[in-house]
Amino acid sequence: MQVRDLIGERLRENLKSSLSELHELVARSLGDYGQRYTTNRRLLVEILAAATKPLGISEITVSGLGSDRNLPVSSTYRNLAILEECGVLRKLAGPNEQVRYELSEELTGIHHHHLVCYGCGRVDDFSLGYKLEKAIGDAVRAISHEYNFQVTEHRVDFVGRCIVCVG
Amino acid sequence: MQVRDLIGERLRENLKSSLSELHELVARSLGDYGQRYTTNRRLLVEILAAATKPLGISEITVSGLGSDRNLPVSSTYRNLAILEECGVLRKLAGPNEQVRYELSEELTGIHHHHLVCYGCGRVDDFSLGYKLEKAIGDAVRAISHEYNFQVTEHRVDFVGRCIVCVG
DNA sequence: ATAAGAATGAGACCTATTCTCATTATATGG
DNA sequence: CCATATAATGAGAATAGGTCTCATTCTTAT
Repeated sequence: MQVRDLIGERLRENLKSSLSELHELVARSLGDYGQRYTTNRRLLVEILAAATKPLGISEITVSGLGSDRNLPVSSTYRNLAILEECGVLRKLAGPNEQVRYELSEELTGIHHHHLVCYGCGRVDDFSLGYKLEKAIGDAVRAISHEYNFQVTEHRVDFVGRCIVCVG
Repeated sequence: MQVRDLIGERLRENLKSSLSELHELVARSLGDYGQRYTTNRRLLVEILAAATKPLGISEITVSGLGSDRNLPVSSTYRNLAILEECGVLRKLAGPNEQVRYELSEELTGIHHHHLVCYGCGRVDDFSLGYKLEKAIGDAVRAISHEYNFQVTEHRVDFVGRCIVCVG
């Protein structure tokens, strides 16, 4: 695969040395909302932490348990929603209306954006340079003021076709 | 409503004086794909041209015909998809996974971005300054090259809460 | 006008997500 | 530790947004 995911790899390495730290952060986030950090939820967090890109529901449930059993659908939906509410995960919509989840930036500390392929629906991470991020931050403040809108997050997605789909 | 939509208004005024021009452009786009520009499709285009923001399916079908009758669901979906394929419309996903459509920028000539409210799901248009757009354009080119990805479109959405939902 | 092909729209169908509820796990106080 | 209360689980039913089918209607070209 030519489209590499450097950020994802960095994150993965980071996490390898600090999975327990991640779990601790998540546990605290959940605790703030009176939620428990159960086996299932830990599993979801680990799956998403190991991924180098936002994952769709089916990718999550299938990869979840051993080779035969899948994660139960209803619990997965429920837990993903709860984890999102507690600020642990972020939900995003790819093309094809496929819903995807990733660890929140608040948790990973790695601000990034998405490359969305309209051909295959693949979504990858990338990051912008410091200057551009700063300029966007300024714009956020201006717009926030001008439109009387409290901006909590900005999304910059580049949409197009990955090298596989371009042919 | 405090959150005004200046772009939408500008567009609307523009269109008032040139609806026929718009229809001509759409007809040509459809023609290129061997599609007809039927009454139904004209209606969809006019609904979206009159809107000051991307519309969800239900908003489209309900506003479509007289006070009693709604636009038929199946035809609406089909036609929206066709209009999108022909480059007349752009489909985007708000929060709540609600799908929304707007006239393509290629058609309106007005490049803009979106303010997405997580409270009520409302989506409004806004535009960035020239300098920032240029910087983003540069980034697109760099990323395109670095990731071997053909970027055809960039999306900059600011997500948060509108003044109504902030309370 | 007529024939050929598109578009239409009602409703069946499909599928992703949510809901329900009986069961199981977890935490806490005695 | 046990008992109890409460939360989480997961199988399957229910729902809803979206797609498909097909008989009918509209277009377009001859």
